[in-house]
Amino acid sequence: MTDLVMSDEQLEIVAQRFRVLSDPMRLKILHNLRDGECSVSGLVEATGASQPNVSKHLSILRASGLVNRRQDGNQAYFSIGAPFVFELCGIVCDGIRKEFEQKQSAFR
Amino acid sequence: MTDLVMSDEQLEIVAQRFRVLSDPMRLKILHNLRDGECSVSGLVEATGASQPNVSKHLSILRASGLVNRRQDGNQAYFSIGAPFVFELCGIVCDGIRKEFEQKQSAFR
DNA sequence: TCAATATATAACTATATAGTTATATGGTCA
DNA sequence: TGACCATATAACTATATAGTTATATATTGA
Repeated sequence: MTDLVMSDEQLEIVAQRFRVLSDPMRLKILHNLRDGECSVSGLVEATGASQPNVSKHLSILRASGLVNRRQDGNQAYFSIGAPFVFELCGIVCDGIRKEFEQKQSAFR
Repeated sequence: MTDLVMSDEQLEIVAQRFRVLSDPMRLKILHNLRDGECSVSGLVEATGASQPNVSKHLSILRASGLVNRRQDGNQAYFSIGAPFVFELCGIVCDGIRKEFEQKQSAFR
């Protein structure tokens, strides 16, 4: 998007990245990893989702480099792989807040 | 995501915003609006998509405040409503580039 | 080696949604 | 008003994907 023109292939890749972030459970997992790495079972408990569901989301997050995996004995520990996700979320949240404020001020 | 804790409802809203950006045709439309406002028919020509398809994407973009609509006579002109989308795309593109570089350097 | 635990994967179902075709709406100009 | 244009919407189809259940893989410790 910094470029003057983007190919369909580039657009597809960027859209794909946004798609990874377009699921509330994946955002929840990322949010939980904010404090530091966490095991799969830890994330299962923190999110309330099923273990296979968490594992699936983690593999999707990992495939796009958003989380890293570290194995220690029996357990797999995941951590944030691309801190810019929080920057993205922050920008989106600001946008949402501004929008709400605008709609709110329409009633004043 | 700036907050310490996010409710499921907040996560849902943020995910929804990312979802709007997770389609290549919508990104293409936004990219085309970067130079300034454009009519629906102009976007149809620029993107190569069908008119109903473009209209549908525009209504989705508009519903989340990413584009504005202005009617002039027969035509509807759309423009960027939230410039931060380009910031988002820039961050994502940077992330993609870095990832490619890392993978590339693994072969050196 | 065997049982127990943690994680990953496969197969399936249900739902969301992108794109199509057909049609409706609304503005312009004769 | 009526023909014409631009845009929006409805109904439908095809595909992608989130979540489930069942099972496989892999590591630990007896």
